[in-house]
Amino acid sequence: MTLPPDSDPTDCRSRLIQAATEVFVEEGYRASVERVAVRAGVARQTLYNHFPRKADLFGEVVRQVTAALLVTLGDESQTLRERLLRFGLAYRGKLLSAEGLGFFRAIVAETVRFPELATNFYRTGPAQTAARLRTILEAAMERSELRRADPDFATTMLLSMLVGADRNHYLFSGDPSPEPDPTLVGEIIDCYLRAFAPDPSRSAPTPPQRSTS
Amino acid sequence: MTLPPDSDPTDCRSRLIQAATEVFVEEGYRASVERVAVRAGVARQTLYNHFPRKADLFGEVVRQVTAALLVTLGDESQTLRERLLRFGLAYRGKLLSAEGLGFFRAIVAETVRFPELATNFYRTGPAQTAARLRTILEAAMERSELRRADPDFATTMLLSMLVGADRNHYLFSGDPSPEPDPTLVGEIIDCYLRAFAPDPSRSAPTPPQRSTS
DNA sequence: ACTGCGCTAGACTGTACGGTCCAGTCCAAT
DNA sequence: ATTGGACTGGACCGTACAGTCTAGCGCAGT
Repeated sequence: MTLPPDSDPTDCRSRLIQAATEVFVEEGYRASVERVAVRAGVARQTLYNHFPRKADLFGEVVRQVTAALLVTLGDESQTLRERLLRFGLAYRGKLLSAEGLGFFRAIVAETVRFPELATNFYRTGPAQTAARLRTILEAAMERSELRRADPDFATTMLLSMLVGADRNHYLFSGDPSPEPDPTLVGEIIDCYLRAFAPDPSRSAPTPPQRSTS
Repeated sequence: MTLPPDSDPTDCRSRLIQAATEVFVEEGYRASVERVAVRAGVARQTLYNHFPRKADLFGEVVRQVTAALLVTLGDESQTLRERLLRFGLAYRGKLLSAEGLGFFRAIVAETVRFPELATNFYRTGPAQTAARLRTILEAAMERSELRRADPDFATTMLLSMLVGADRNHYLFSGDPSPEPDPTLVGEIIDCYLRAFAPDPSRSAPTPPQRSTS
């Protein structure tokens, strides 16, 4: 995850957050406060000095990791395909990493107990990423590089294609996190670009071919 | 969820499984044994008569719900599009239902504690659904109704497009489960069919355009 | 009527853990 | 040297919960 260097890691508080991140990612929120303190090399009381409640610590971890998981979109001076490719690679890299998956598990598990934390995570995390991607796709539609379509739909499709079922796989199968695979991402992006290629005939898109034809 | 009617619901064991399903879906595995027993209208000891360990009960619930979540593919006498449409509707319906989401949360949360349960779930659940879908897509490729492509890739893409990012949304946002939306599923399927439309030029499929070539 | 089995109700044990308290140490600033 | 704030280490409390035990009840089948 490599938290942003808020300050030197000898700082007690950041050591705690770092340790908590690791522990929560590995074991989820069920991990005991004790383990976090030990991992941080700090007395339990010290932890409580900084975070009165365990939930506060978790909240801070979620805040920071969410920020760290945000994917930046490259600069304008690139092909659409190039931009999407870089984006897709970073996106998959973060979400399918061991840390990304562990964090996902942790926060999914606590959706029931901390509903507002979950919605807040969603707003500042996935929704944020989606919004950024959306503007790119909208612009591309404007330039007729993509077919005109509901931008939200177009965004959802791309994000889904990038991690959807694969996340499931790595979440459950026990297989280790995949190495970044530019070829695969390239195929996904090409697939997406075919689906959203500008409509040549500007008429009904691919009339549903009756099987008996 | 509506478990398969193994026997009359007055049967103690099935009442327990039913109750456990509801409780685990709502609160996850953290829900106390006590709550399950109460919900089933049964003494706690009775529960332990049937399931020596809490984990056994959970395992049985996972087994049954996994089976209930499997999506059947319609008969052969349909257009590819029709089959995919029906499939997609059922698939989304099950996975995005309140029960589907709750179950997903519960099992994701326990991936760390019960790794072999998770892999087993994956094998008999999602992987199974994927395998079924795959045969359909392969056949369609054979008939040149779909472009030739790696069948696993083609399967992953469709499954991803059907629930990928939406699951995320409903998992975290707190919005209630969506009503089945045939229009949306239709759009997804059309999108997919465009992406995998048979290659008209029948040459190298979208040669990976080297920028400087 | 008797026996056995499954269910009940509730007491009980052991453990894990969140959170508190406190006495003492270390260190930096004055 | 003193003082104050942060950290330590460990005792301590309350609670929640899995799992056990037991005494008793109700209802089959004989």
